Amino acid sequence: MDRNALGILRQYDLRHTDTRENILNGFLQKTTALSHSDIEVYLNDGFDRVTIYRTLKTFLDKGIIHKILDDNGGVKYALCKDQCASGHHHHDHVHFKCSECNETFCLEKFLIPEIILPEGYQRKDINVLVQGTCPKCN
Amino acid sequence: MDRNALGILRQYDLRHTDTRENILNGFLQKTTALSHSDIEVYLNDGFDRVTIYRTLKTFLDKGIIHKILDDNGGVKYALCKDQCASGHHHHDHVHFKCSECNETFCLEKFLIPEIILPEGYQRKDINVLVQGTCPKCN
DNA sequence: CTAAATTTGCGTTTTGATTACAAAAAATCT
DNA sequence: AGATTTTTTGTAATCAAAACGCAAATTTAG
Repeated sequence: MDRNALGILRQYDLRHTDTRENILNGFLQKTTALSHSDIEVYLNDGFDRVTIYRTLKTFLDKGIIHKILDDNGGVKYALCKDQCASGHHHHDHVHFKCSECNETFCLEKFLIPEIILPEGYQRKDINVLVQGTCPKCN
Repeated sequence: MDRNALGILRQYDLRHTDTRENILNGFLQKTTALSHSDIEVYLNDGFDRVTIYRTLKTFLDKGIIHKILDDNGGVKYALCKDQCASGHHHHDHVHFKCSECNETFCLEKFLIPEIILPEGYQRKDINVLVQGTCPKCN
């Protein structure tokens, strides 16, 4: 399975551009979720702010990355690990944000248990954010 | 149990002001979670934007309301139902956002099941947002 | 290499949030 | 009630985040 920027772009039928390659490399290198501004920093102001917005939106639409909620009312992003066949995502895993180092982790192996909803509520998507301290900060 | 604005203010040792009373009444009337701008609309521009920020922060600090994450990177607020002793909250219930009407509901009765974390991760707080369609929009 | 389609950068605008400070309102105390 | 103290509010200014339109640049296909 392709785990390099070019491969991913090809896989999802996206044109190969500098911005996209660089941003993808960012995601591939970091083990944590990235915010818009994390990416800006990572790219070292090499690309326009607006372009980053658009690139993230494109990746999101294609299902290359997924959104992770942040407690302060923000969003971070992380790669969808490749077991989601395209169009059929199941990132029903737990997200963990460390309140010491402020990093957010995708706990890919730790799935969200079944959540019971009242009669009439149709579940489509789900997002779990656990906050606490990560192994490094304990 | 006090379920009126004045009672709540008294209970939490807060001065009785127009803004606070009105905002509390908003929360008491609506069954859904409110964003800052929902409140602005509800108050019909009767109070300053900044005052609303401050009021929400005050309520948050006192434990009168709690934060609910929004999928688009925003925050909504809702009353803490059972008296979480101040400083000792237990709103470990599920939040549901309907993607049709965009309303967010506190499913107070539906608690978050135990979530297993990898070795070394210390859980402190948790936030669950389920998205889908609510009974009215089905 | 050329043409068509997509992507990018920039300027502008809108919106959201925070701060400082003076005015206003609430509670307290004769 | 009236005066004093403390808290709260409104205004203006500041700052950051996000969205939009358009022209220039880049990618892909022929």
